[in-house]
Amino acid sequence: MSTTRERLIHAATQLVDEGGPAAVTLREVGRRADVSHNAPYKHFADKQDLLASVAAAELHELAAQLGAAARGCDSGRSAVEAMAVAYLVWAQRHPARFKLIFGPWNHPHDELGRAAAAATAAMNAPVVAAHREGAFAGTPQQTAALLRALCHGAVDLSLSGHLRKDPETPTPRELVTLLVRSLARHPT
Amino acid sequence: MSTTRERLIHAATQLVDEGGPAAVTLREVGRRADVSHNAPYKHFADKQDLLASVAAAELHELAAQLGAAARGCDSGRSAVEAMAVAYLVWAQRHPARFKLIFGPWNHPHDELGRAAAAATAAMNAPVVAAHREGAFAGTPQQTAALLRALCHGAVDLSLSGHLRKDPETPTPRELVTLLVRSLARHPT
DNA sequence: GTTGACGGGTTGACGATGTCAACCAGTGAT
DNA sequence: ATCACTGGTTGACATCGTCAACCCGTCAAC
Repeated sequence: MSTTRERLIHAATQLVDEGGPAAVTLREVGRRADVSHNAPYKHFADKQDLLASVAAAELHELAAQLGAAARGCDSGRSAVEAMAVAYLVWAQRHPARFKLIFGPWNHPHDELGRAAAAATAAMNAPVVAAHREGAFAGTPQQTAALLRALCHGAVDLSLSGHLRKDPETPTPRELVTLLVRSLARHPT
Repeated sequence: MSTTRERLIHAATQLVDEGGPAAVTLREVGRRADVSHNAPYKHFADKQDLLASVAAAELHELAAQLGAAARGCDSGRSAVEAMAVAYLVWAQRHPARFKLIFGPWNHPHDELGRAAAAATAAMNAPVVAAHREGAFAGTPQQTAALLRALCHGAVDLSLSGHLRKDPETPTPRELVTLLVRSLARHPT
């Protein structure tokens, strides 16, 4: 058993996967949730609000995945790398959701804001732990921001096709390894 | 004097700036270019095609800016940093165009593809020059990809509001400096 | 010099979409 | 018994992307 609201979000997520945010139509969402074309308005202010809720839910899911990946490792430094790789894997598995989450949000949405903060926190935790072990130089904030920006940029460029495909150009995965190695206090 | 096609692209660019790709309506584009609501179809296959042409034009503009910034410096390493900063400045000045360029392009568009290749080439040139001076370790492709992914990710996260705003978190600008310093063969 | 293809413009129509307004059934508190 | 509220419905409306048909100036071919 599931609430109508959950079914609406699920249907919208499906549609995002099928063709990006533009392919999400409130009427089709209603159809797939077995309600009328106006039922979504009983749960969301408008289409943007529905999409923002989808993005927030996915962001929480992402945060959970990142936490699980980091928990599977012992050493602080390998946990950081595992978490970064989990980010890449998730983004490449759900490209449309990724683009949605980091798409243009003109009006701030506080549910989405909270979810974004949670995801950021999940990404920062292993970095802070690794710093406590003395694995990296500089401040934890610097390492965390560098890693986050690199992961995000690599996968976004890759998804948009702006990363060259010749074998000389590193893959996102390789970029993460290069960065971690370059930031480590004791390079190997 | 300007061709109708140019006026259409200009009007569309304006609309992108005003409210993202979703705010671009073919009818309003026609209105602003003083033509009928169907005139755009004489110059572009459909709305996607028009938006892709806008993105391609902006990508060429970006490439020009990057080239100019790099040419203003003598040392290879400072040229690399100047170019990266020019990327950040441009993206923050035109956030909507930035999001458009790296948005979801479902169907490949060859004019856009060529423009993307040109922009990538413009970003790579100073890096290759700096490597020739021995400024960085590793291969030029690695340095270029790292820098490009970091710049892109930093500014994209910043625009989407996913970069925390407390003073401990580095700005995109600071991230570039950190990365360049970390990759340099002779850290200062 | 007529013809005819063609590039670039127009108007009008069509279906789909986001959103609003009005209405309706059940539920729980007063 | 009444009333407000929640969550659902149907119907309407303006707007959008797109298609089809038409129109006119230009220019090459005959």
